[in-house]
Amino acid sequence: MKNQALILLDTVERLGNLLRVGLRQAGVAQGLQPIHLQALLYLNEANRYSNTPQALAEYLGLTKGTVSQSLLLLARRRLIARHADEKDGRVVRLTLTDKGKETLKELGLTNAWRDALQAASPARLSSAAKVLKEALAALQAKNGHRTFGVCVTCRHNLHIGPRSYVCGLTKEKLSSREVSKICREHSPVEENAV
Amino acid sequence: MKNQALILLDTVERLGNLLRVGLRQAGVAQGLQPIHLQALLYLNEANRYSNTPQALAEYLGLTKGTVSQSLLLLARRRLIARHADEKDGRVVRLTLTDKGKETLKELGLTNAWRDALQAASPARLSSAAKVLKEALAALQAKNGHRTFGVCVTCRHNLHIGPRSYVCGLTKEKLSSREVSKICREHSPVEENAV
DNA sequence: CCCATAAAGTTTCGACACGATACGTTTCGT
DNA sequence: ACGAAACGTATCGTGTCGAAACTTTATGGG
Repeated sequence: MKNQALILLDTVERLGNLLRVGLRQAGVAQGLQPIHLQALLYLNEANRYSNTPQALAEYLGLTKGTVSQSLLLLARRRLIARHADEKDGRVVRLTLTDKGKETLKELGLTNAWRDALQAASPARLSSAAKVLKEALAALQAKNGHRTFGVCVTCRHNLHIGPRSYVCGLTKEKLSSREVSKICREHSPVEENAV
Repeated sequence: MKNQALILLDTVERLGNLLRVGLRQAGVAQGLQPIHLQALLYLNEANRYSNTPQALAEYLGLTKGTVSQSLLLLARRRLIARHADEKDGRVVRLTLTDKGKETLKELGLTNAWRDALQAASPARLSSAAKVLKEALAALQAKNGHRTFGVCVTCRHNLHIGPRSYVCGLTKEKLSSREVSKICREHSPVEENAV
């Protein structure tokens, strides 16, 4: 009997491949590579601390030079906009243009997946997601990668009142919309129970 | 509250990315790209109906021309061997050389994953794998992709005696070792229960 | 204040993936 | 025997990717 962990690994790898192929096919109409779509998806979810080339490079696991090239292409196509940061002249802020947001919406990347899991109960999905999140966190910790979670699950996030949040790291107020976005400085809260 | 299916999708995508980055880092020492390692892994598990460039292309979701280039590189490095098929002069049979098998073994690609899931119970792993397999099958069916399963789970496989198998498609006998390998012609048995 | 150091981004280079297309060979159906 | 189909290869253009050199801006001592 084969190890259960290896069976799961195999399935995740094949799903990852299939999703990647799906991204490729989805992007071919616009002349976009999988990495371009992943960048757009990230920037669509990144909060104001995390919308920089460097953060994107860390998220994707690529070097900053490589990412710089892809961003060049996206800017040429007017899918993203680059602005210099006001406080720090070294950093560049990346935002999706309206065209970029529209492109993402048109692609409808999640439809196939939603259909594929239509039959499964929420409880089973939630259970599966939990197992995979553990694996993800363990792999990220082992490789020294950032976790890139949302503020809601971050130990820096302080809930100081009804719909009022403050990031303990930057001491800045966060809107209730912003705390559900992805942050580069995310550090998961400790889980005591297993 | 966000849809459970979308949370799972996000986790699978990020895991897929991480595994891909891991493949890249593992292969950099030998000057191999992720796709090369995936090809080696596939050929290591493919049965005698499925060790061809065309089957590999379908498995990876790439065109045959692209795969042909990667195989050229692998053959140059003496990691695979190519033989003309005896019966059909059009097809090329691909096998791992000893050097190819050794390379795979040295990389130890599954160790990190095994460690990451060390804490999870087999029952939870099995449950998660089941959900993902359903998603995989649904996506493959929708896109007209082959399933590339092992003969044991194939409706063509006939168990005609103790450790004695026959493939109903080719009418050939299969060894008990062979029925646990990946086949291009795999077609899953019908599941009545949902 | 000055200078070393670090950090964020860009640029350039070489190797290679990838799709599209054209092409050659072999097999199969009629 | 002949055309269609299948398998594989070769070529071309675009773009990814890491490595390394470089620019600009910030930071931290003396």
